[in-house]
Amino acid sequence: MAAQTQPKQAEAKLLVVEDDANILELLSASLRFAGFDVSTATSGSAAVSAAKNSTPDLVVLDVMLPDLDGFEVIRLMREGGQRTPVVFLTARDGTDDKIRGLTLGGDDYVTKPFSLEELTARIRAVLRRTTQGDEEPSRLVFADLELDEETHEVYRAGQRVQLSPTEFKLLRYLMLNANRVLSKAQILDHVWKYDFRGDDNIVESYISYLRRKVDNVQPRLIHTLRGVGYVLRKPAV
Amino acid sequence: MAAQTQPKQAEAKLLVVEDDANILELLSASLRFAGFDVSTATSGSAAVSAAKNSTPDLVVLDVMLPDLDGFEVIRLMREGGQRTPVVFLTARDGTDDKIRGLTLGGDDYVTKPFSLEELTARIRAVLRRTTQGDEEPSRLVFADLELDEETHEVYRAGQRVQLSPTEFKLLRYLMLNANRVLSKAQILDHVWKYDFRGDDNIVESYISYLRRKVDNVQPRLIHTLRGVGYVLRKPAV
DNA sequence: ACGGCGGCTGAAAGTTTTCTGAGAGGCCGC
DNA sequence: GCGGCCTCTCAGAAAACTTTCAGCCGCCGT
Repeated sequence: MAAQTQPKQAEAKLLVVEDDANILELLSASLRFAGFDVSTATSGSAAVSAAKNSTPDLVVLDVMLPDLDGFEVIRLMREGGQRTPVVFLTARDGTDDKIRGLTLGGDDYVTKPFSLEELTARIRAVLRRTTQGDEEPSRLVFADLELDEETHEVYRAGQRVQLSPTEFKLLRYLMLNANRVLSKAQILDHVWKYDFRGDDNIVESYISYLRRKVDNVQPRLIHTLRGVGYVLRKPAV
Repeated sequence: MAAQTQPKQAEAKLLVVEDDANILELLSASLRFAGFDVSTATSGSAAVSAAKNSTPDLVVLDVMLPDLDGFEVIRLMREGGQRTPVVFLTARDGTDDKIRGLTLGGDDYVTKPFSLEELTARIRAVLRRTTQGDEEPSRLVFADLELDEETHEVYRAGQRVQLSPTEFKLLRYLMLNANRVLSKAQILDHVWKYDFRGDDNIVESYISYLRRKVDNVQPRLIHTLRGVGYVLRKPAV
């Protein structure tokens, strides 16, 4: 789906390490769909040997694993001389001592429960930072709409627009999927945390907020397809 | 990340000597990420031969090592004719006689536990002093904000401002990463000592102090990105 | 033209995040 | 040992954001 919009990073090899089968399935399916080359492991030791064999470009790693914990996994991987960047998945309570220092080597972390947009945004950001050479742009552009993933700045027709976190995530998702029709269910699945149990109306609300903030000038870019979903596109000729 | 902001020193070769695996990992990851070319050793003898082979521009050296102590290492290195500058890592009790006089030869030391900003600032300072030719500026400037790393003087709009040590470190970190969004976790990881176990609120407190002291005039430079972090930047156009 | 469904949006309630004043405790210099 | 600065914590207030709800509107099919 997002494959076309992530030209270089799309083919990046990810190793996803997570012992919860549901979450692993969720992650590998959607990351594959996003164009990544995904392999998986469900334990720390499996992860270490998988990393040795497949030399992933980035590891998505649950810190809580049945055997080794995530920090051990990284230690072992790096002892072998690998410098693979990591996005850690951690429990909500940031009081875990070891979480300190996670952002140091260009790595990052995402707390559970997360939204898929959040996770893929972090993955993109870390790959951007750690991939030398070909500079991935952090700026999404569609028509006269611009969104900078690093600085969180959004412009419409050159004007700076302030967005709340959810508005920002929703707009990024629409832009990454420009010209593709997205159902409310899809949007909910990607932009909201995976444990969200509210209904579709919240998507309508946020589309409404976004329209007010970034789609209040001609030409209109956010379109409703009644009974189907929403799409970001330039008006028909 | 900080790579772009350390143009010349960035490529400097460092040899990091430290026997504690956790701290070594912490150091090598973040110094590499800061753009240094890092090699490591975990014992004094290994350090001596590593220094012979790789001729680093600077050595980061734990004084307390399993075999030789740091001073021995340096003595052996220098017997071989090398005049590599050193930043020592020492235990808290600065009463150790040998530490006296360390700063005489252009070297310096940092006591454990340290913050990464503290260490990288010392490394920058020593490199600045010992690298002839291309003068690294010790003065950071952003808009009408100026910070001198050597004299610890800070000016906003030409006015001298007094900052406490932590305020100074925080501001320097923000300035070194101007226009880059920094999460509270990142700030904590870089500005606070690695054994700090408090929570994010302390970052908010210090941002508040800084705002009062250096950001109480227009235009505001320290901005909050709700749910994301802080950024030092000039207001939107 | 009518009724019904889907969508839009204002408003209110609920929640989270950030800001900041106050104060405890530690360290340092005198 | 005292006073002053500094760091860190706590808690309340303020602000921002999220979610829900309900009424309205307009499209669509009959």
